Amino acid sequence: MEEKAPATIKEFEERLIEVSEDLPKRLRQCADYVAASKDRIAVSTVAEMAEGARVQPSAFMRFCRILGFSGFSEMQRLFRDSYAGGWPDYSTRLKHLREKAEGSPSALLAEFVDVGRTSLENLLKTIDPKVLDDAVEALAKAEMIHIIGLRRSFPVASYIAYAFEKMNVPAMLHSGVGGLDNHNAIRPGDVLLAVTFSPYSAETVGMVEAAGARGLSVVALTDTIVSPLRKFGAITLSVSEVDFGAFRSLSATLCLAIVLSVAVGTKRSG
Amino acid sequence: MEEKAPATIKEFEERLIEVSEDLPKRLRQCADYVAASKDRIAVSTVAEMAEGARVQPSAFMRFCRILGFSGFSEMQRLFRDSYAGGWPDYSTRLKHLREKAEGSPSALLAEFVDVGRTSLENLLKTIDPKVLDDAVEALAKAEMIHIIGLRRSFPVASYIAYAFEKMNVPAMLHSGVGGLDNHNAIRPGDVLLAVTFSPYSAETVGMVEAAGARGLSVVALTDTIVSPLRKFGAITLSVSEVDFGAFRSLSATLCLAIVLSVAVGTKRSG
DNA sequence: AGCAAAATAGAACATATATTCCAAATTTCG
DNA sequence: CGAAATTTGGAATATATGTTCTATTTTGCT
Repeated sequence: MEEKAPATIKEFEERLIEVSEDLPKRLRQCADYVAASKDRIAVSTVAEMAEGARVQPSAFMRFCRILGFSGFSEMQRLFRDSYAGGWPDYSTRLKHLREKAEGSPSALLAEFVDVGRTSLENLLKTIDPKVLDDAVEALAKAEMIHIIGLRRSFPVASYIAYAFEKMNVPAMLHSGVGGLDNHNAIRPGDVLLAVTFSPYSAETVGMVEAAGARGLSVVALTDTIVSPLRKFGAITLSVSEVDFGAFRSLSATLCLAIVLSVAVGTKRSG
Repeated sequence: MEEKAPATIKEFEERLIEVSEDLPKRLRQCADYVAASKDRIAVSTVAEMAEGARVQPSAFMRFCRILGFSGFSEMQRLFRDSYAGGWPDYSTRLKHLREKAEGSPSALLAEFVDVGRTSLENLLKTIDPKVLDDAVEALAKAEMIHIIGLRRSFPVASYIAYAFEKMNVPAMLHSGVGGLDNHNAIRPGDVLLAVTFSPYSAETVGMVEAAGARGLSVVALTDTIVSPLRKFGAITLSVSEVDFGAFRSLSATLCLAIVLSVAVGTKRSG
């Protein structure tokens, strides 16, 4: 190996980027895995790293040399040594960031991370397993799933649409592009999955009402239990998200969206 | 061995305190050293730990057993697994859940909540405040912000677009609806904000390349540091998120997106 | 002080882990 | 299409590391 070994984590990263431009398949897998989980290097064996990268240990070995190390051990030493002092645990780091970096983007990040975490925690506490089951059941039986979610809910709706697509679940995203709302596409046997939050958008509510009137099942992803969607007989999954300023961290909502998607997807194919 | 091994760091600490009351000299040294540098356990050999405690390896060995472990290896495993909040192998755990279908939706939910929480925690650790500042700075100075993010990244892109809109930041979401890609809308003084993940979509990469070639600033929200966007000189914010197959828990990514939006929004109006 | 019990050091042994090597598969290039 | 070069998988080997054993020392007790 021509190059000499990186002496710091920074050098390591630079070398990793520099090298990973053109790399054969297996070695690329190594590069990707390492990039994604550098922190595992210090505490893993080659075998474990190789498994993580879905590669033979010998391949991972070769990868270490390309980076300039004599072998895995030498590379690992770099990470073990610089581990010194250890990573402060989450709570201290958070506090530190908040105090020290007041007003800076990093401080904001600390706040939002914290908000997101508590939201997720709450989600687990507030979701009723029975209702979740019902929702999955209903969606799994649908001929076709119609998804609606506008404005702030649109990211969630589009995520669900993407996931369904990937899992071959017939679904249609009603985005309202061009002011068209293809109400007619909704047919008996279909199910409507509506996502909406606090200033509940009229289109969404209208769509739920229409679907309810025609006797279709409706699954609603919304905040609080007093959401207007409830009165139309929808299966209502409520997520209470911690607000920070005017901005809603969608962590919990998106988490629930993924769960719904995956659960429905597997139930259908199983 | 009367007692059985501690299963968590907390249990470990309790046991350590409980035991260290009356201990022969050498073993006391072990206890003291371990108490002072628990974090070294994960990345050291018995020999190193023994040396640190000024004790023979065999003595340290005995110490491990007194704590209830079968040996040093078992004790080390505890620390290695829980290291850095430990990214246990979520992808395989989730795959099992999915395959066995034994996972009720609630079980899935619990997993994803956990995944989301660690992702967020990790985000806080890996984001470089300097780079975040640079990104905010660049975006705040832009005449107009062009946002691109397709497929799995689309929810994130659309969320950012929504937030900018709400904060009166001039921004344009390039969604590629109808196969149109309004390259010509991008003008000098504008900034491109690109969001893309692992199977990096060609359109996004192309757009970044074009913008870079014209000398425009580019901010990239991507995974791992080896993302192809890096080579075009983009300010790269990398988020490592657990994903398997089509499913990426976007918690961390969205969190970062909100932070960016809010920081840019306030900087502009301030 | 003298004896028994406990503790210790260090070497011997066992095991886990890294590393190397080479034949087979794949890709590249003429 | 075929030869050369590269890349890969897997078994073989070397090394580092954990673990156990026992003679020796220290401690505690009467």
